Amino acid sequence: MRDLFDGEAEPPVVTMAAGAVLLRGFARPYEAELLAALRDVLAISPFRHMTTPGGHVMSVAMTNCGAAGWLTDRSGYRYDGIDPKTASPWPAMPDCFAALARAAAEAAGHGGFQPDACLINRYIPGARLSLHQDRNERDVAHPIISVSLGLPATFLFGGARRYDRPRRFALEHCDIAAWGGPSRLHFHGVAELKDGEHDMLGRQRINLTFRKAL
DNA sequence: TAGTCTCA
DNA sequence: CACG
Repeated sequence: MRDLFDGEAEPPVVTMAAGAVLLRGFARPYEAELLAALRDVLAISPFRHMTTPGGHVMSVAMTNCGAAGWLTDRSGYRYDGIDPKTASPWPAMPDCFAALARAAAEAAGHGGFQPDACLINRYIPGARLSLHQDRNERDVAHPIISVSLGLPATFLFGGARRYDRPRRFALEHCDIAAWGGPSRLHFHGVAELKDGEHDMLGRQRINLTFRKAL
């Protein structure tokens, strides 16, 4: 008796922690739709480098779609329905974004997920996201779904306390990380992006992070 | 409350 | 030099 994924092949589902999994290649069937929808979103609310409350400009460029968008500036971290750059609502969440997030959450054991916020992060080589918790959402009972596109990256997934040493996971184009339940508030981040060239996206990595913020 | 920051 |  041999299963499909023995030998050299890697399993499609990797456990990172209790309630946290990596779904390898899960977004592949949505790839073309996702990229087309992303272009439309960026035409309305383009990427910009936000400033942290401490006054540092983030190396990762961000934008959002959906009813709520995550922001940081001198006055703090928060969700807002209005893009401060355009003074208009964030673009609507494309149907294929919501459908993918829902399917991934289901596959990860978090059924009934209905995201109202999608934070879109662009990493160019050298960009990173230091260890942090996602804790600006009203109800932390909802999971976080994170879709990787473009250049590969190293995901750092730690524990409930900042000083819990993070484990490192390779994230590739169309991989999805999903966490909730006991690991919902775990510290996580992305190591400095190494240089490279992706066939479809060039010298960048784009991450879609779905949340139910409201 | 500080905080997804930087540097040693 | 890369990494933690």
